[in-house]
Amino acid sequence: MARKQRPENGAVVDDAAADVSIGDVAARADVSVATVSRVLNGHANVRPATRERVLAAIAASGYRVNELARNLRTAESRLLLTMVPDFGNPFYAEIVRGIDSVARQHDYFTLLCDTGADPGRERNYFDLLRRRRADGAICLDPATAQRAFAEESGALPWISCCEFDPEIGVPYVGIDNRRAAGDAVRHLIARGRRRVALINSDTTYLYARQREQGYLDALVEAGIAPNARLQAEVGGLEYDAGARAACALMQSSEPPDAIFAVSDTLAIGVIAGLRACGKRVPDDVAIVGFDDISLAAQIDPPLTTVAQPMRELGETAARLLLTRLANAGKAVPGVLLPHRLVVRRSA
Amino acid sequence: MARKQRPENGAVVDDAAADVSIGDVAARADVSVATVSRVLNGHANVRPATRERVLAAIAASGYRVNELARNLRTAESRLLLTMVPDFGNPFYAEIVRGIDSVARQHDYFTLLCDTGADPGRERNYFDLLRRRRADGAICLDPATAQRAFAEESGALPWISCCEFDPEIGVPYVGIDNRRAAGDAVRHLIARGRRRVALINSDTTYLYARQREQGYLDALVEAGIAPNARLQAEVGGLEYDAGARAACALMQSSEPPDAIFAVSDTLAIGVIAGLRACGKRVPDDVAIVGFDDISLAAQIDPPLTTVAQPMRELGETAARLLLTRLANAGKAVPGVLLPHRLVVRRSA
DNA sequence: ATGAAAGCGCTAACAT
DNA sequence: ATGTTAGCGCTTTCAT
Repeated sequence: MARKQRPENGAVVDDAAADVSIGDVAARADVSVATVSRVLNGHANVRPATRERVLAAIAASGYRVNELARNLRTAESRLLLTMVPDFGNPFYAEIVRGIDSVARQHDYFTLLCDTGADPGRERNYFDLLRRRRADGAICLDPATAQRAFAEESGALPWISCCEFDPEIGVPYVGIDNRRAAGDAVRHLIARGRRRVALINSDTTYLYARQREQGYLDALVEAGIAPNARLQAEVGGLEYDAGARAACALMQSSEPPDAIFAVSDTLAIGVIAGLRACGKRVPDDVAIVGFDDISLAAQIDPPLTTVAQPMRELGETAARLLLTRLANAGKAVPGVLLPHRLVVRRSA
Repeated sequence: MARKQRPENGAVVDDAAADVSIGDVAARADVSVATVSRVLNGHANVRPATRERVLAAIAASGYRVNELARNLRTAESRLLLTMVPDFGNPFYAEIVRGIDSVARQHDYFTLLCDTGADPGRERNYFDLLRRRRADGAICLDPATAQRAFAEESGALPWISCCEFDPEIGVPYVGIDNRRAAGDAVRHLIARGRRRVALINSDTTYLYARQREQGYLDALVEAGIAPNARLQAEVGGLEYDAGARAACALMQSSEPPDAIFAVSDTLAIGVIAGLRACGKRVPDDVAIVGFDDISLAAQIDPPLTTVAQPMRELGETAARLLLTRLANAGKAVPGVLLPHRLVVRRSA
């Protein structure tokens, strides 16, 4: 049923847009639906006068294309699925921004799914591709989970971002985690620290294992024997996980004089935890984080950290996916982006 | 063209799901498409034996429903649009989580749009409803922008969340900002502070003006004359906006002995800025923030702040929208949720 | 309990 | 340059 929009107002549109279809516009402009479709989609073969007539009819009727119908007809949803383990984490937030910005430039929207790194939920989300709810996906979940998908969903159009295993044969974008972690720890050692601890996150993430390798590399390079009691693994990336781990580390008989945390959120928690046990940063313990989220520069002391190009990571992932979508057959390369050590006051 | 899934593997599905339609399943089960549709949608009138046959055909063919087609037919996208000014802000992130969790419970997905509080982009997003891309919307944008929409989109199904103007006649959920800000400032005054500064954000937000009112209320109640030089307005909510504003405030001839910042992100920046100019918190300047994001407890000193029930705010908004969608005609109430002052060490 | 058939609103192939 | 028409894959009357 038609209804007036703002009936008390002069600038009224005479039909409710809700009920106007392309056929109504065609009738009003006295052309066929095909012609209306042509002007809608900017095709060339329409006489200017006709185009004007159609445009006028669209404006007068308040017509809006029904994308539900268009999507069925063109067999695409124009939605990109983005699976993140925790989008409240500022690191992921910035990546998602990058993804979203290029998606939008190409008239796609982003379906953001917080999987909580739970393989069960991840699997359901992947099914969105098969049900045509999304055209492609970008996955930031643990490599272990990705490997499982790759086996059952290898043919589906998706991309790994940040967390990736080149072996599984899915296009990816990320950084060289091992080398980056090595850089962080080398910096600590160069500052004279010898008892360098590692606070790692969940090692179902490949990046966690790679950063551990980098940590070990730097130690060995410097002739320092790795000490298992200086390595902590915490479940997640929450601030207080870092705080607790730091406190625990300081209880030991030979506490560290430096800590490398595999994420800034963890490192920020570490600093809070250290303060709680009365330790000074960097005097007693030097800290290096990872990611360079915007908060890193604001805390006390400002955090030394490995900067990841988060925005570009997201943008690249989206571009990779879009090219994969455009040329279904063609192989898409894996790409590695550069990192950078940002030295502030915590180390 | 059909292709095999994991052709080297035993657990092969014989057709590529991509190409199987409901008709194929019907043929395979030797029933009509109507019957397949019935079992797909859990309708009652199907004989158990028939249902089994259909289920088997679905499993054998790897069929997945094409939601593009279903959506056109049922005339719904099952997508909820969520417009936030900045989803990287942890405050919004938690609200979005709340929205998403109830949306999902009701088989909706969330289309998250970062408007950057830009009215132009907001307007475009609203058009997604008219183009049937989304079934309803939740808007966290400035009240000024919302007022504009209300005029041209009053009939569309949408809800205000956090930021709302009861006058515009759109269902809303939020807190009593004026009273909450008053509580914050009263706390500062009770602690003996007299020169209380306000660091406010963009006053195109109604919440900003309401919190300013609450600030003024508390001052007047205590017999303190408001001082314009103690009130700063910054553009956004970024950490460093707070830092800059705090430094500026301290330059004045009569600097404040307390600062109320209208958001935690601002307050965290304020603390960083104060540290940069050599001021101690809370000794020289006491600080109260607003929101109680998870970071508030981690910084040094831990932040005293007004807690908003972010998760519930989001959940309620989604529920409101869903009921509005379910009963198109019926009016949906506005709801106010309780806030709480969380006293930590910064004030 | 099941099937036949009519569309949902659009795009695009095929006329003209 | 424009029109006619056949679907896209599904849900849902309406028959039986």
